[in-house]
Formats: sequence, structure tokens, C-alpha cells
Amino acid sequence: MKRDQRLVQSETAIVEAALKTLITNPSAAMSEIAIAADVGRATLYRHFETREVLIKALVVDCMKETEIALKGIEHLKGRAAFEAIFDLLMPLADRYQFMAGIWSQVQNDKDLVKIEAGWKKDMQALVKQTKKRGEINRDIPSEWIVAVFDSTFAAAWVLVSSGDLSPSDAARYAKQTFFSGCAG
Amino acid sequence: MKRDQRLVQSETAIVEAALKTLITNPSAAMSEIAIAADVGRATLYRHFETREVLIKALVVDCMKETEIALKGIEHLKGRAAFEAIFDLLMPLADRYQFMAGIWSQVQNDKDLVKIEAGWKKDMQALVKQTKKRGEINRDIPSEWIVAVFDSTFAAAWVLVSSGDLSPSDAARYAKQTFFSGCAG
DNA sequence: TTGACATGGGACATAGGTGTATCAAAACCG
DNA sequence: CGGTTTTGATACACCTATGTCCCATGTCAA
Repeated sequence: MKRDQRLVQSETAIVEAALKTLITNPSAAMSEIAIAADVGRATLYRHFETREVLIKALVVDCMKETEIALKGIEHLKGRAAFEAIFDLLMPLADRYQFMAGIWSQVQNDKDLVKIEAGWKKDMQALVKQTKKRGEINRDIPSEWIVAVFDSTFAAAWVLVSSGDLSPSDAARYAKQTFFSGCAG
Repeated sequence: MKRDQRLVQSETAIVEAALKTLITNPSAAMSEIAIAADVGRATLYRHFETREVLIKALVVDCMKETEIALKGIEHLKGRAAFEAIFDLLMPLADRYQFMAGIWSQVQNDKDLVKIEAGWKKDMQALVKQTKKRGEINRDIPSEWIVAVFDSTFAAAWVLVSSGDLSPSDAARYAKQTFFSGCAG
């Protein structure tokens, strides 16, 4: 017995519309999302009990995509790891635009905060490793490096989302800028 | 006849509290702001007719401070101009944290959008000028340069606001990172 | 001191968003 | 086809934030 086609159709429509809507307006109402998904408001609530549940589901989706994308780069070290991250994550620009905008509404969710904290920790470890390899200037504080990495990504995502740059071009510029900026 | 001391006292308390409150939570309610200012909600509305008016007033204040800070650097060109901007604007980190967070609530205000558009235009002109002087790599698109400039600032502001970096240290790192990143 | 004025607190109407319940119509699966 | 399930629309109660109004209280300036 197959799953009713209407269910999957509604759900994918909702997820896509919610993502797009919440990127442009992180505090968009459920009714706006329903309209964008071309779905009744009641149906929206049938699929996601509350607004909170919907948002968490979207964030979890994005995080899963990230971890899938990053699968198999554990063996890379230092600069090569950084470059792989730029390449692999740049196509997910819109997902990160969404996460960045919605984050303040999610800061009370222990699960998500914990995952984010883990990422930050991994990042700091990678920075230290790269410093040891001499690919990043040891005199620059790691906090600054991490902050610059994040903000370089953000800059690239904005230009990708707005269509000014392709993901691959953006990744190239981001890598160049980041390493030139942090090497010397 | 002097202006009633109570008026100025309330107003400064409101402005300061509103700024601080809206930095941490850009969608804070008027009641929260009133409590933070240690002022009755009614008094808050006596000074600022609506929430919209309050926010616009705060943004205008920040913009004025910016233009005052930048007064007298028109004669500087290229890299020197960029460095002056970093130095002069870094102490205003909290103001920019506020502006960045509140901006989506202000995008319908023609006045503010116009001012912001003017700044962007000036920025692009400065980038082109600096490229001509050979202080920025001509092969990097100006859009990317501007985006990196903005995001470098944002990174620095976050670290300054969180107390991890002093404004002067932040400005130093930001200048170093930005020019190393964009020169080669 | 005194008249004018700002304030705090509370009551109030309004608007908009959230989440629930119901029902007839439509689409699906077998 | 026929029973089941999903759907859209609507009505509903609830809550929260906004903005207005009023009045007793306390403070200011002349």
C-alpha cells in the first residue's frame, strides 16, 4: 500500500514554500506560508502541529543536508578541509540564508543549539590544526578567524542567493579572500 | 524658560534602553522597552507616537552619528579611506548591530532606504577608485569586494559587542584581513 | 508656594496571529 | 466503482501587542 499521493504533494509544497517565504520574512505568519504553498491553512496545521514544529523541522532538514554534504571530508586536513567546506556548502546558500534569519526564533531549542555548538567546536579545532600546519597566521586570534570564516560565507551566500554569483564562482572568491586574508 | 528636566530624562532613558533591548531582540515589544527604560508604557507612547516612529528615530540617530564620525575624511583616497572608515566606525559597533537586526522592519521607509542606497553607491565608487590605484585586485568583482567589506565589519562588530575584542584591535584585524584578502 | 505639566498605572478597544473543531467536497487506493 | 482519506473553507476561542484615554500623584519652574 502506497502512501497517499496528496500527503507527499502537500508536504513538499509546504516545505518549499515555507523555506522561500521565511527567507524573505523570518516572522511570516502561518497564513502567508499556507498561501505561498497554495494550501489551506488547516492543511498546514495537519502536517505541522505548530509553527514551532514547522520551523524546527525545516532547520533539522537543513542541518541534515549539511552533514550529508560534508560526509567524506573527515580525512582532509587544514586548508584542504576549508576549501572542501566552501565548495560543498556553497550550493546550499539559500538554506543558510534561512538558518541565519530564523536562528533567533530557535535559540531556546536545546537540540538545535547543541548541534550548532558542536559545529562551532569542530570549526575551532580545524582552525587550530590549520594554524599548526602553517597555513594560517598563528598571530591572529582563532575567534577572529572563525568570525571571518562565517562572515565570508555569509557574504558569498547573499551574492549567490541574489543571483549575482554562481555557487562555484562564489566558492572560488570566498576561498581566495579567506586564505589571503588569514595567511599573512 | 528651560525645558522640563523630566522630559529629557525620560527620553534619554528610553532611547538608551530601546537600543540595548532591540539589539538582543529586534522584535521586542513596546512594554519590554518601557520596562527596560524604567518608564511607564504610556510615557513611552507620549514620547514616540508609535513603535514605527521610535524605530525610525533610533535608526536616524545612528545614521547621523555615522555621518558625523565620517566627517572630514572626504580628502582621503583608496586604501587610506578604507582604513579610516574601519577606525572611525568600529567604536559604533553596537549601533550597527542594532541597524543590522532592525533593518528588515524598516525596508518600507523610503527615507532610510534612500540613505542606505546612497552609502552603497559611495562604497562602490570608493572600491573602483581603490582598484585604479592598484590597492585592490582588479580581477575581483566590485560586488564581491563590497560584500566582503560589509561582512568583515559585521564580524568585527560581533566580537566587539560581545566584548571579545576592543574596537581598536578589531579595527586592526579587520583592516589586515580585508586588504590581504582583496589585494592578491 | 502655586499653577502647570509630566508621569505611572490601569482600563479599554482593536487588530492580528495561533491553534482547534467541524463539514461537505474532492481525490485517492484497491 | 466504493469506501477511505485528505482537503479547503469557515467559525471559533484564545492570546498578545498596539495604541488611546483618563486620573490621581508627584515634580518642576517661575
